[in-house]
Amino acid sequence: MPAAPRRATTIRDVAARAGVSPATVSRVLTGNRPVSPAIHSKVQRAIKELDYVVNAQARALSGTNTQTIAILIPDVAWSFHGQVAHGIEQQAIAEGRLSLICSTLGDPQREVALIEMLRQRSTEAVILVGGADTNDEYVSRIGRLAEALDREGSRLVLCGRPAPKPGLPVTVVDYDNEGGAYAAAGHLLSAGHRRIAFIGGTPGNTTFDARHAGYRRALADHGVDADPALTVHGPAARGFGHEQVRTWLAAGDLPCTAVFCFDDLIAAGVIAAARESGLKVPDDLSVLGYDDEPLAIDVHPALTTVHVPHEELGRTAVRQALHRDDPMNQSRGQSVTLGTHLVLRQSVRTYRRGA
Amino acid sequence: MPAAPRRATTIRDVAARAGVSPATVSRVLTGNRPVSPAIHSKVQRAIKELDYVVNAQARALSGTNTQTIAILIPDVAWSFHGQVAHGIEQQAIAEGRLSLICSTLGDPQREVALIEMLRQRSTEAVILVGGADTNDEYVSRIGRLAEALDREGSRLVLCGRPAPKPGLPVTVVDYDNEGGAYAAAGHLLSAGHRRIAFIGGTPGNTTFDARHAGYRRALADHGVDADPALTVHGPAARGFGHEQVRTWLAAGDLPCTAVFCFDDLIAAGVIAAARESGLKVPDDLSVLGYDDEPLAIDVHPALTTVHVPHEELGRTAVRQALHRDDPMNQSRGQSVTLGTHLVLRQSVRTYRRGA
DNA sequence: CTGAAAGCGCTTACAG
DNA sequence: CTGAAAGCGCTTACAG
Repeated sequence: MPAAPRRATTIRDVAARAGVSPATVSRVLTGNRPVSPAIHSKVQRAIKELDYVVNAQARALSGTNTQTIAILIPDVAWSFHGQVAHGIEQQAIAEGRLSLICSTLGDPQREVALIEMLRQRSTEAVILVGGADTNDEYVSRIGRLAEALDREGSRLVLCGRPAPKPGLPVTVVDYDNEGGAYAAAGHLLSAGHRRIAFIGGTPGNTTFDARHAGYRRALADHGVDADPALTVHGPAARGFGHEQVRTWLAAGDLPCTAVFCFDDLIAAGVIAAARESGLKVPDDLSVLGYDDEPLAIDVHPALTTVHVPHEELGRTAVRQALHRDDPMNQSRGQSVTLGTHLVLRQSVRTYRRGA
Repeated sequence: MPAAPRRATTIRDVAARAGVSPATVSRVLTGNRPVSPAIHSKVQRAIKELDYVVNAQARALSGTNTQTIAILIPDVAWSFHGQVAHGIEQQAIAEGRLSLICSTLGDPQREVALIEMLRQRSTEAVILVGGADTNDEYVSRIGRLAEALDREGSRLVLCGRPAPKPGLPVTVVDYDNEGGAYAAAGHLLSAGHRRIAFIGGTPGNTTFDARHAGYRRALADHGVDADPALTVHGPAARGFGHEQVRTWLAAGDLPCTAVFCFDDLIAAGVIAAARESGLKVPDDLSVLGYDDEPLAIDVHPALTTVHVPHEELGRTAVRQALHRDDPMNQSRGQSVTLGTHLVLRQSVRTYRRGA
């Protein structure tokens, strides 16, 4: 048996079968030019019979928009990004676009390589999800990519981080990280806590910087000095929260009555370690998270945390990317910031006033 | 200000700048033909200076492999699929491929539409992740798509479901759903449980059918009659598990001493509802999950569940898709089934033997 | 090792 | 409304 030809059906095959020219088939396909009903149905039938699909490469090459939006997220297996991606997809469908997700796996090298591959594919917009580093090299690299995409008629969208520097051709859709942290820390302070640790995150990361700034502002507004020893940097991972509690206990006693965790994953680790050590949450230790991931209601006690509008972030990112110049668009040309809010559950203890 | 030209840099621009022919630039780009060192570096410099990236459409059109693997998952925001996708990405990177994820949002219509779009893009392989329906219409549609992709030199890979029917040009990478369920139900039976409910899932879905079959086989092997009233169908959602416990309690008492949940999400709902109702897990009710999602260690008590090798499933899917004909490949041309195993934690109570 | 030319599968002015 | 032709940006035999 000879090897199969491995040749896909082309527009010429369809044209031959329908007895028309390739140009006419193309007109039926795009639907943007009048075709007589009789020929139209003949062509449609030929397409069905041959199970023909247009070659998107060829189509894109001859000048048509690819109608594709790319989403870059650090890790698909991470709920935060998955939810934002979900919002992006919903809106992409509503706008008739195909959306593709790629993981950077947290590697800036890979992120750049992926953006290059997406440039090659003439993607309509590239959406970068999540916080980022603020070091000069990365910022200037992002700047160059933004300009290259702009030059080629595409658009770089930053979703969940501020613009790295002013004047760049980027679309920004962010959420109020600092405000959420301010409200959350304020809640702990109002509940009577004075020794509040902040654990997780890395300075220089936009998300850490904003959340930690909100924490410090709340302390300052309540006249509490921030003890530097109570801020502990670390990865945004469950294991880190777990380990930190063990470290504190191994060193003697807890240095705080409440822990403000950089995110819910860390908070889950803190709660698990507390239970294993015989500490009661919130009686012996109050725990606060950030992100309001699905997990927050399944840990015990349920986690008080800051809600981030994940899906709305994604939907807005697509809308802004596609309609940034629409006269109808309220927030035309501006960067958009969505609100965050505190969700009260059971992981924070209230001390009596003045106690 | 006139509109920017919006024209991307092409190989001709690079050629002109380097003072060579486009063919030579192409040779530098692909690297598959000798080029003199001097010219090579001149071209490289021109590429850098112009910030040039090849047009993937044009490249694909002239016959080169797209080096792209597409992953179709029901929902990015769902941990199970995210983890499998993660494994796929790892292996895709190792194989030098670009992997793209698309969500079907659980809509078979959309799944087919996406596969069509991927056919258009000459994707090297299309990986379908997760269980599926077994109705005739869907099966024959998948069959047609498999054949179309095969004809075009691509490959359909089913990851986490069996082949819908024999003789199809598909690559199958599945996990032992039935065996895992058999072991899990056997564990409950050995622990002394006799009234074991099975909740969640839908008949006709490959995943449900396999898990429920394992459950029934274990009951039969232990000489326990399966009470049909103890099997309750429903969505694979946390809310369903929660609701089912409330329904049982509202109707009087629990009809069982243990609940085998179709997946961990349902189990999380059952545990939450039990706690709200003042029932102790596992003393008053034993709960068993399936999938071993990250969540399983954060619910309280930690969930006894069946581990699914999510990432390994993904890695294997890519390996099989790309090397299915390699003489070196051990499982060449065969469908692969990965093992599952029970993970014992704290949500199952052991009754005294004979009690 | 290098260049001129053909061709990949489409779309879209350009004629009719 | 329809067809013949040019062109999109590459790659790769084909000559040299």
